[in-house]
Amino acid sequence: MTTDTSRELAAGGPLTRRERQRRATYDEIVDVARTLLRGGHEVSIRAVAGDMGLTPPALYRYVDSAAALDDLVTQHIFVDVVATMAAARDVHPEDDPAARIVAASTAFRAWALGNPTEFRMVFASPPAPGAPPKAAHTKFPLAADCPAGESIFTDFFGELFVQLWQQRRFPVPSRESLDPAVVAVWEEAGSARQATAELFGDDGIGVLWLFELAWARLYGIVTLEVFGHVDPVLIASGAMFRAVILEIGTTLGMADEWERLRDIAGYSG
Amino acid sequence: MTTDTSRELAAGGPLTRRERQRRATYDEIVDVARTLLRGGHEVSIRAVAGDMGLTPPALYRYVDSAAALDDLVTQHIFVDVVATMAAARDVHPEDDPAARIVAASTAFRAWALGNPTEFRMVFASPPAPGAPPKAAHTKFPLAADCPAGESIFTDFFGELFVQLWQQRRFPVPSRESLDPAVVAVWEEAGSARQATAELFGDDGIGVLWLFELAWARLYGIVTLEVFGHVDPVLIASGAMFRAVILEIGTTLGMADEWERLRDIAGYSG
DNA sequence: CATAACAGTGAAGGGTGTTCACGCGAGTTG
DNA sequence: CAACTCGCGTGAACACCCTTCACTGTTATG
Repeated sequence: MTTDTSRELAAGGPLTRRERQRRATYDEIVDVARTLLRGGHEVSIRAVAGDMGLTPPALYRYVDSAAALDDLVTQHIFVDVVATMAAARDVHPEDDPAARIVAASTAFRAWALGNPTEFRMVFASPPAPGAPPKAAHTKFPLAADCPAGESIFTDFFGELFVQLWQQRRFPVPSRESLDPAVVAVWEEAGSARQATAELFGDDGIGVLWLFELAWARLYGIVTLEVFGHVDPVLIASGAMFRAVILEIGTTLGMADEWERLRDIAGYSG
Repeated sequence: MTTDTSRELAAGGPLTRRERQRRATYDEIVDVARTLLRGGHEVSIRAVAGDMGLTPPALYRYVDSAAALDDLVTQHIFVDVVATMAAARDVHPEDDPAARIVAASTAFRAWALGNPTEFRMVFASPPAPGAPPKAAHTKFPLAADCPAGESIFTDFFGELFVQLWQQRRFPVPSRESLDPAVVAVWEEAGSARQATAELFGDDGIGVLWLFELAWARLYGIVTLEVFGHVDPVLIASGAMFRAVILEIGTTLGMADEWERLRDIAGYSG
């Protein structure tokens, strides 16, 4: 159907000439936008269009609105930071999840400190009242459906966390010792509950809970440092970050290896 | 000098008529701006001027720029949130610093969740490259000079923290057990070091360090919740916040009183 | 080849920050 | 009291922003 002449290079993929062009334009949009962002400028339709040699209305062929532009950039930032973390993770062997998770966390912090504006845009964006909740934490290990947005980030850490637990079986709080409200959350979570239960048995809730706590600590220290609410020297030295990583690691049964892990977390003394 | 007629009401203060008028206008500016903010609108020079029945250029008699307007509002937000926390603190007697600090922390969280836009503006603002560092944590207990900006916030918690320690003398890490980089930070801090040493003796550094860690945890969980990077139900139930408060409290020697403090932290089960 | 889809333009309407020249009037001064 | 300064406010204007619309040229398709 609709096949005639210019379909030669369809061997590689179902990409018509126009589609390739369009995709390239999208890439350039994101590229220009992130360059602006890193340069401290605002990401505006006009600025991006201008840097591309286009008039502003032209961008509306690719993007519905300025907010959609932000979303587009946000998506790419997510995959970018995940890629950065994955690279740091992969310098350590697969049978060493402790090193891998510490390396990834450290890379996350380094990226955040190096790209504060992008970090703020992605991780400290307003609650968007009425919008679908950002957190995809309920579908924990690997999202069944949409791999978009924040979930690719959550999944990254979730996978690492699971591997760590499967190797070390660090103690997790029992269902009874948990705040009843917490238990209720995952009891009612429907599909998520089943997936979790299958993976971790009775410890499921405890594992999920520790994951949330660990994530809270990591997010907290990184946000604190990025926004400069702590002594700059403490940031530069990385002492505070290492201390938090040590806390997390202790909770997750990595305390005995602290000297090794501390080096991975970037000890510079 | 320059004294003649209109100096009658100078008894109450050195406020000339014009000065009072001017001050009232400032108050109205802040008032209108915060009303806009709470209503979900942007704080713009034009909008504020419009709501006051003025033309935009008129506002430049009071404010240097839109950024300065933001700063002005930010200042008032700081004193506002501190006042809110102080009110929560003061329902508990002075000889119960544990209850007071938990109540204040809980009020801080509640305020943040209720005013996310203001929170983002004040506590998750970009690092402002080149600007003076926001954190006044070095001058810990009570700032000697400028009581402006974030320091009034830090001082509030600092004072509470000091009282807690003076009552309980919870164990603090020794100078030797601390990351050398941390020790170096406060060793070189000059004036701050002396003030701290006088107050806490040899434990000074350890106390400061625990304060920073506690602040990091509180800031982290509140930011996490405000920006929705965690399950909404976990936020609504307050379970996560209580868990973090428990962590902090355990570090600060309040674990034995957890049941009492948990209620203060707003248990709703 | 004719036609429909696409990409891009210019104009226009609405929002914002900011500067400038100007005027009005209250406060100050001779 | 007259004159004057100075604070306060206005209107016009420039620059930047988002967005929509009608319109055109190019490109791919049938």
